[in-house]
Amino acid sequence: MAVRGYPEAMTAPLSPPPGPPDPGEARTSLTLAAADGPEALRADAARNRVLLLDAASRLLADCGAADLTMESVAAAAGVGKGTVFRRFKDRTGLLIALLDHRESLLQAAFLSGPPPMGPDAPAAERLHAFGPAVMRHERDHHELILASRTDPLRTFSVPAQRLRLSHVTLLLRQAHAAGRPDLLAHTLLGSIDAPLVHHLTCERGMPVERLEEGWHDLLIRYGVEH
Amino acid sequence: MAVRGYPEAMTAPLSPPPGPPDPGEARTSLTLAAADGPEALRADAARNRVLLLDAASRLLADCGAADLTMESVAAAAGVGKGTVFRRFKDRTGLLIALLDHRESLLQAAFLSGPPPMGPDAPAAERLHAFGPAVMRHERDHHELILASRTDPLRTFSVPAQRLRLSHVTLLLRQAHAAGRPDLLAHTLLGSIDAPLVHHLTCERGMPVERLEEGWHDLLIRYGVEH
DNA sequence: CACCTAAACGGACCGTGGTCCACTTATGGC
DNA sequence: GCCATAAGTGGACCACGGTCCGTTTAGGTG
Repeated sequence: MAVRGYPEAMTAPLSPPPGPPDPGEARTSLTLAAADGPEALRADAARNRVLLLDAASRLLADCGAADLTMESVAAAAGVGKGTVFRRFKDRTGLLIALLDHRESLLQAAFLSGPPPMGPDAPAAERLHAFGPAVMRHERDHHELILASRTDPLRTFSVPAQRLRLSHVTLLLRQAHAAGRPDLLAHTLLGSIDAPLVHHLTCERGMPVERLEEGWHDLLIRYGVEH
Repeated sequence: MAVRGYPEAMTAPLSPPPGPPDPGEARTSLTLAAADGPEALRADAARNRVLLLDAASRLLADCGAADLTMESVAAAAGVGKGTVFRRFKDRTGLLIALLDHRESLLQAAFLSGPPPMGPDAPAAERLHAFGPAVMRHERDHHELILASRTDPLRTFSVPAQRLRLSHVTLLLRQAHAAGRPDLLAHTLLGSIDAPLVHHLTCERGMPVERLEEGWHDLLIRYGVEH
């Protein structure tokens, strides 16, 4: 499983150097980050990681994802190209890291935020609120998301993706939804997958409301009432 | 919309040079191949197209998709590299053309084959039979399919994909399924999308039967009874 | 058959993702 | 503080996807 020395690219949570040991959230999934921990980068490596993510984020805002080359990121961060690859494995890894970083707000919202998404609401309520929230999030970051989807299988090992999956699966189980929770979770998430939502709304003019209706409808048909 | 002079890559059906004008199937979708027709290649171009597809297919069988380079295909077909790009636009276009070619049997089965998939069965029956058939097909060609999924949005403009979508939408309408047929069609197809099926069966050991159950269950919950 | 034009051709050329390896540096043990 | 060693670094290097443009050719017209 471990790909021989690429600490990043599907482990490191947010920003290692500053901040305390990080309160243990994201522990919903059994296989999420249990295997290897924060991976303790050497001081210089951690510093460079932040420099690189910052530079990439800046370049992304300025030039768009298409023009984000590994060399330009390296240059903007003031490091060598090899360093970028060592840290993030490949271009997709860098994009995923960027994305994971941006996902933290959404994660906070459904892991520990207020109702209806947070843990103080009943499971059914949380499920109904989850879909629209994800769609909003995807809408905000669609460029980055689309750009990070070069390898179709890799999607399933993206930390944020796995967290969503185990979260929905858990809620479905709690809400006593019909059918197999894991399968249904995949179907539900598939119905609001970023490329699909982008295609339907942007390229075919479907209003987002209709997609949200679809989400609620699907839940209800599996016995998850509002 | 038309990308300025790339006839192939999402139009030409199978093999232009031999065979009669092609009985008009694939006309289910209003926007499928209506815009430009068979595109009448010049004789030399048509011959080279076949040479290229043959060469690519051979190389694919021999070396696998990962090692299929545009230059090797060109060399194996005895043409220049530029010719490959002119015909298929890019690597993904070549892979899609290859895939579309291989999809013809499946298409024949659900467009004009015998029951339960073909037009002589009731819509509900056809729908239930469709999912498992698609999964079998995807299983047989998963390497090529996965390799062709580099651009997440492009999937929606692949002819075979569009045909499946309009087919399922039509059947759902005929079977008086609940909800919006187009949205449900996307959800259904998403639940048996090749990367997902591959992930669940090959990487997580889920038996295919369970996925088939999921397909039937989903249909039933939208009122499409066996 | 000669000629004309649009289409097709091919390979030199370029940029970028990704690898490799000789060199540098952080860090923990003594 | 010094050393050993594992980790990190950087840029030369390579291969492949994709573009460009001068040349060739199919095939219609007189």
